Amino acid sequence: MTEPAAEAPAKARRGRPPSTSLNQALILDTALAIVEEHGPDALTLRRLGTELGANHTAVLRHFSSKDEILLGLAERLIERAMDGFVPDAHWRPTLEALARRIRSVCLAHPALAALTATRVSRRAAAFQGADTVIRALRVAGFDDRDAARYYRALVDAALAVSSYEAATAALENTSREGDRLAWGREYLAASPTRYPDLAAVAPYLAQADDDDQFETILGLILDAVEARAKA
Amino acid sequence: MTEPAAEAPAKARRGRPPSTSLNQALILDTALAIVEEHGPDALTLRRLGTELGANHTAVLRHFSSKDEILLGLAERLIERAMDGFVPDAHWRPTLEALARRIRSVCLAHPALAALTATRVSRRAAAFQGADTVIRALRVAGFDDRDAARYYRALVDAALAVSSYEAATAALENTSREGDRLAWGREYLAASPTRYPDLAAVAPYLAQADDDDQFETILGLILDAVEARAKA
DNA sequence: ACCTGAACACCGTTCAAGT
DNA sequence: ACCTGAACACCGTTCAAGT
Repeated sequence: MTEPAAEAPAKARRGRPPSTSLNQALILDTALAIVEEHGPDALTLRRLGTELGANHTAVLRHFSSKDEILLGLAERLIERAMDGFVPDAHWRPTLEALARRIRSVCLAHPALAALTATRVSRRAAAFQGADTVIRALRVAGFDDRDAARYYRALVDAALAVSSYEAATAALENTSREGDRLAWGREYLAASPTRYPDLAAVAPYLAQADDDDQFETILGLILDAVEARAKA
Repeated sequence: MTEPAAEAPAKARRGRPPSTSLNQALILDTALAIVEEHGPDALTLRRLGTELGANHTAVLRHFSSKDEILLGLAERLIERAMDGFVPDAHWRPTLEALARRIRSVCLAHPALAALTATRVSRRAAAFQGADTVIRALRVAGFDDRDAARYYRALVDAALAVSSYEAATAALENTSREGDRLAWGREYLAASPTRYPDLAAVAPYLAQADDDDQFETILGLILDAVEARAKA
């Protein structure tokens, strides 16, 4: 049953797969599939092992901890957001498109976004996006100091609002109390004598939709940036 | 040793504490202390039991699940943010003060904010804040529809950015990799040929501070709201 | 009415042992 | 070099039993 051991590490062992079974890319693919299909709480090392057909501790040979896997997933989130992006000729549409891309990725993978959004800014893949935003702001007429300042404000706001929305969406899918419509109903039931202004506009609160809301925030911020650029 | 049992539930049993040992307020106090001292991961039912001098399952007689405890903590977060708040005579300072209060509470209790921010909007305690914001917007001249729209945008943005900031802060305290300064360093090390605009403003990125950044975002949003109010 | 204690079905991580 | 299997020190929740 014993086979002759190769003395030197054979350079091209016929039929030998490049990596025997597990590797980082495969693990991240599988982790992503689990999170998207069964929610963030389903991402456990044991489940990852089962899904990969391996022992649940084998994964720790390729990532030093579960947290490292999360950072790997965060990197994928940025890559997807930036994938194939081409800046517009004008600065404002460029910034709008980037903000919408961040949000799209977060909404497409809410559980992943909720899990990793705060880790995104540290990753190298974010450099490309940072460079694009900063160029747009310099083109708009801001000096280096202000370009840095507004870059941080814009990315932070886009990421914060997107991941907040994603976290809420992920909550609803994960937990059983999926009644986000109650939001509108509760506000409609608020006492008109104690909260007169709230009661007056309550019907409009219920019908506001998330897309409109994101566009409202984005529009407000970019309006102000544009006004300051002109001054 | 046996004492005579009261036949009827005595209305004023001398020396009898109102609730024998555990109650919701005491449990939330203890939970809050644990989160603030040892981080969000330390909040377990077992630890809660130990700290209360009770069995770890006793808590479930007062809250139906751990999630209900989290909702209770979220309610406290709002109460603290609104505590003693008096609206200003003018609408813009009122909105600024409220946004800064939300952020202050999140920064004062980052672990709690990271844990509960997405649950806040559902709670009844938020009604007072909602009413105040909406009144300010109506005073500014918006009709009911726009008041509702901008209320949602403002509160969402303030809560999202504050909890994002808090989540980052909580991460740093909890995990050992507390090198948020690496942020500036990594950007300084970015390739100037591949990322020329990023490299040009990198020195300013490193020195931007969180307070300035929040004020920048707040200022941008309120500038735009004010401009639209005048139109 | 409230609490205990045991049990259940899980976690992430470590480490000696295999091949 | 990579994977396994057992072990360790934890989780939240349920439920019969106590008082």
